[in-house]
Amino acid sequence: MSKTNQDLPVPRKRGRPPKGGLGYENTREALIRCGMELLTEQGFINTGLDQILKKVGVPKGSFYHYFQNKEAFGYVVLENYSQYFIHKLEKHLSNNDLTPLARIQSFIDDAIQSVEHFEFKRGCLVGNLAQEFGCSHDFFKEKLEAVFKEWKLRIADCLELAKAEGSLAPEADCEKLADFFWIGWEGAVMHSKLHQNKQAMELFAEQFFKLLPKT
Amino acid sequence: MSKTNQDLPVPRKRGRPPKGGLGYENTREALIRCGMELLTEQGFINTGLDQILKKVGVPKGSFYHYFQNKEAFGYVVLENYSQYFIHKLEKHLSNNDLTPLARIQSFIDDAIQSVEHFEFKRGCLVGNLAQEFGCSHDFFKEKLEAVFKEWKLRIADCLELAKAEGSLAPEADCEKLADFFWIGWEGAVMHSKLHQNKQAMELFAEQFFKLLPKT
DNA sequence: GACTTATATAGACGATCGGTCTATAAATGC
DNA sequence: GCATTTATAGACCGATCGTCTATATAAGTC
Repeated sequence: MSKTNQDLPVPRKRGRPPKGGLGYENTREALIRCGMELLTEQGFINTGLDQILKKVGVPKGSFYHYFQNKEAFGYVVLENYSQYFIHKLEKHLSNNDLTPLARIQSFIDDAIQSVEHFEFKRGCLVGNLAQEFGCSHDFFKEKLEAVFKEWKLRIADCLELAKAEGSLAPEADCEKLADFFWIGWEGAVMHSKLHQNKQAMELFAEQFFKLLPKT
Repeated sequence: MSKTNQDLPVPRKRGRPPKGGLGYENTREALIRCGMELLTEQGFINTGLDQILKKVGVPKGSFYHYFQNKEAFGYVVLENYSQYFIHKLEKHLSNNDLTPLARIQSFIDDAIQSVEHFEFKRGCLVGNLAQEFGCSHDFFKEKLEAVFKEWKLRIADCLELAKAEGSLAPEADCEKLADFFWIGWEGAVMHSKLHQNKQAMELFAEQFFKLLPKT
C-alpha cells in the first residue's frame, strides 16, 4: 500500500480496452486498493460506493461490471486485506536474523509504525467488519473467523519455535497465548484509533511479552 | 435492562398527558432503552430510527419531540449506557464480601453471563461507537474517551486496594494494568460476539489475572 | 366553562444517498 | 462487416433522515 492514492490521472476510455492493455485489472485493483483504505478507516456500512468511485475516478456503472454488489466487493477487499496481512506477518515471523520472540516484536513495531503513518485514522479491517456484521451475517462471519484462525496459527507456530529454542517455558500453551494475542491486539488497535496515539498498542505489546512464561 | 422489551403494550394517548402521569419519561425512556438494545447489537449507523420507533411503537413525530436528531439521541443512549455500566461496575468493585481481585472476577463473571444471556448478539456500545466514529467525530470521540477514563479509574482503584491489602505486588502499576484490562476487554467482547461463545472473554480474564504481579 | 397555552402524538413530505439496471461506446474475432 | 466481448455512462428506484403541519388532550386563566 502506497502513501496516497494517485488514481485520478487515469482517463478511462469507454469501450473494450486494447489487447495489450491491462485495463481490467487496473481498474479493479484500484477499486480494491481504495476499498481497503476507506473500509479500514470508516468501516463498511459507513463507506458509500460513491465515495470510493469518486476517489478512483470511476463511474458507478463500472463498479457493477467488476463486482456483483457492495457485499461481494467487501468480501474481495477483506480477502485482499487478509492476504496482505498474512504476507506481512510471515515476513516478520520467518526472519531468521531474529529470535522467535523478537520476530513477533518486529511485527508489532511494523504495525505500530504503519498505524502511525496513517495518522491513526485506520483501524483493522477485520475488526471493523467483525463489529459491523458480527453474528448477524453468516457470509462474513465465517470468513472473518477463518482469517483470525490463520493469524492465530502463525503466532502460535512462532511461539512453538520460541519454546523449542528455549526462550519460552515448556509449559506455555502456545495456542492459548496466540488467541490471547489477537484478542488483545484488536482491542489495542481500536483504542489507538480512538485516542489517536500508539499508547494502547505499545502497552498491550509490553504486557503481552511480560505475560509469556519465560524459562 | 430486562430480558426482552415489553414496550408494546403501552397504548400512547395523543394529547397532553395528565398531571400525575409520567408520560414524558415513559416514552423517552422506552426509546432510550430500545436504543441501548439495538445500538449495542447493530451499531449506530446500521440502526435506523424507523426500526427503533417501530419496535417501541412510537411515531416519528414523537421522536423529534424528545430528541433533537439521531446524533443527539445516540449521545443520550451512550450516556445512559455509561451510567448503567458504571453502576454495575461499582456494585461489584465495592463488594466488601470479596477480596479486591475477586471483585474484578465477579464483575467479569457477571458480564460474561450477561453476554451469554443475550446469546452473544450484543457487544459493547462504547466499543461499537468507538469503531464507527473513531477519530472522525469529535463530538463522540471526547465522550467515549471520557467513558473509558471512568471505567479505567474504577479498575485502577480496585487494584490499588489489592495492593494495599497485599494480594498485588507493590511494584504493580495499577494505572497501566487497568488500561490494559479495558484494551483487552474490548477485544474479547468483539471476539465473543463474532464467535458466538464466551471463550474469548474467559481466556482474556484468565490471562489477565495471570499477568498481575502477585506477592 | 370558554379560551388560551402546554404537551405530546400522527404521519405526510421532501431532500439526499446508496445500490441496481439498462444503454452506449470501443475493440476484437470470425 | 457483423456479432461478441469488455468496459463506461448515468438514469432510476427505494430507503432513510429529518422537517413540517395537523391533531388530540390536559392544564391554566378569569
